[in-house]
Amino acid sequence: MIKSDLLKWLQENKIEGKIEHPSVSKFGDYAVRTGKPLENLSENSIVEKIEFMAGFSNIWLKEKVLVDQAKNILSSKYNEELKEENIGKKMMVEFAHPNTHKELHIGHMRTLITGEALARLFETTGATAFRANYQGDIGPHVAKAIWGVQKMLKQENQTLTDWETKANSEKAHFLGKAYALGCADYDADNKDEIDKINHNLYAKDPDIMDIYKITRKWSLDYYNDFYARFYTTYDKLFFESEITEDGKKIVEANIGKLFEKGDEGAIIFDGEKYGLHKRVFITGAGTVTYEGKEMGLAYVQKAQFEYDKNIHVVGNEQSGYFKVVLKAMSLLDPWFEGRQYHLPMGMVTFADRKMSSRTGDIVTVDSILDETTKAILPLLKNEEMDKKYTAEVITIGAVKFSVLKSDPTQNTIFDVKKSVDLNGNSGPYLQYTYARCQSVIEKSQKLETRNEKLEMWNEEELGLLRYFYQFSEKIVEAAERYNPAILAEYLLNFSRKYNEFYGKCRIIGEPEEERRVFLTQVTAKILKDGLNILGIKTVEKM
RNA sequence: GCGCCUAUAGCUCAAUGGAUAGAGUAAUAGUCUUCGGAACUAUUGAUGAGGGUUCGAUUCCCCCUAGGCGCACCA
Repeated sequence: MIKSDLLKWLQENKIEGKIEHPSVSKFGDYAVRTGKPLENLSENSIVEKIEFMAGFSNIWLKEKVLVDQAKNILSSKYNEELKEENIGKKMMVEFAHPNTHKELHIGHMRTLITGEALARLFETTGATAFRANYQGDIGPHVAKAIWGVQKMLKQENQTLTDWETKANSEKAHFLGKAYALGCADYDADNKDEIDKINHNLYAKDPDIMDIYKITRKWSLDYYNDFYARFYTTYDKLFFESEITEDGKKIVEANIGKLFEKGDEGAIIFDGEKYGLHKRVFITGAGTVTYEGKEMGLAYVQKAQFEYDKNIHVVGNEQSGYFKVVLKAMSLLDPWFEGRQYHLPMGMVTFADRKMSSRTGDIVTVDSILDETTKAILPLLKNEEMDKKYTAEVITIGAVKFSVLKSDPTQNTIFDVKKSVDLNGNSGPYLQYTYARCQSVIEKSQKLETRNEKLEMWNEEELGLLRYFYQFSEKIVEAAERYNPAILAEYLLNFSRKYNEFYGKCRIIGEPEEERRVFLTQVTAKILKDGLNILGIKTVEKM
């Protein structure tokens, strides 16, 4: 990358200080706060000139360098350079983790979209990414849902078989309603009966296993549709029910060492010794809590993939939980020390309502996607047969981008009406710019090539050239900071730059046609690759 | 009560201690027989309050206010 070359050169000349992009382009491509003018610099093949002003040494790159960088992008050579950043690293990304027997809501969608983008960022920079999903398929929430299902079937005089042929989303919605009913009944008067279902689930009571297995599969089928729509394929689905015993054994084996007996026979980890708080790992009744299960999960995951880093993409309300559990994990086995990272995802709240899966009052992912598609369809110019595919690509692009354009750790307010912008700071704006580039490229190919030299650029053309080489830098930065928004933001600014250029400079039929088509090709390449890293597809026409 | 997080334009979001705090959206005014108007141009508009550190603070520290989230047998 250009930045590393520059950095190396500055070091050779013993110049200290951070290198940055100036806030305004008239101050050059890079700037270093040197305090005084630079003197006696060695020869350099990439720097055109250096000017000192207001404490900054402003650095301009040679045009040839800018053009070479653009060519690197077009030929995908930049990709090889990027791979050297994290070469050989193994990154586990654990994300989405919806519990079975519940409907998906916007929070799941946010972590799914973010986790997938992170995995792609790691892969682009040379790491191996392992996509993991940890799903709660056992416990009180399942018992409540099963209670609800039984009650609703009885009321409607139906059996599970009657539901078998229905669509996955309908079954999921049915489970969502059943769960809400179970919650209401639990709070009302049926606590003991629902607790008994929970107990029987752990005991694998044959009477309940049928309905459990069938409804569990409904959930998983529904989730698979959802993952596929968002272009995510997991390397491994981990299930709570499968690691419960492991967790229990590990915790019990370490009583007196790491864990201790607390009140009422519970096995706890005393985080207070480390400035944290106490948490229960096995309850007084002998059931393993989420904390205890996490110990089992840790080893199962390690056995699957010996990661350098495991990024837990999980809501920020779990920050306290993770601090304690990750501490316990590193004390249990030093191997885990420094390898576990909780990325605290911001909460999604609503402008106009409270959302709760307990009451069944949720905005489902399906409804958001449907609404978006409805807004997009009338705008499409495609042939009828391509419309469905195009509408889907743009729907997913719009929803994904609206999530990815802001810092994942920040809370956001979600307004269903305004959520999906189709212009301005939006996925469709980027997809539109790409389609526009394709249209220009297609038109120009009908003309003869003029072999025009790539020099003597005008202001608008240079403005674009100065954006191209930053693409790689932004990818690296986004991967390092676990923040896809850095890349998303760049793509937006860059797209605006291209559209500005497009508005001011005609391309087809002008003397500068060849080089302007070249700029258009590079732009298209950056948009396609950049969006792909974010997990968003492009279409040639829309 | 203790702890963590947040507060930037009417709204949704940016800004590794540095140059004139940037975008989108909304509003207003334009571009318009178009190389794709899902676009472009222009105008209006902001750092919650008060201290401190610093040559320099949206950024770091203290305090206050407002909001969100956690804090032992749920996941």
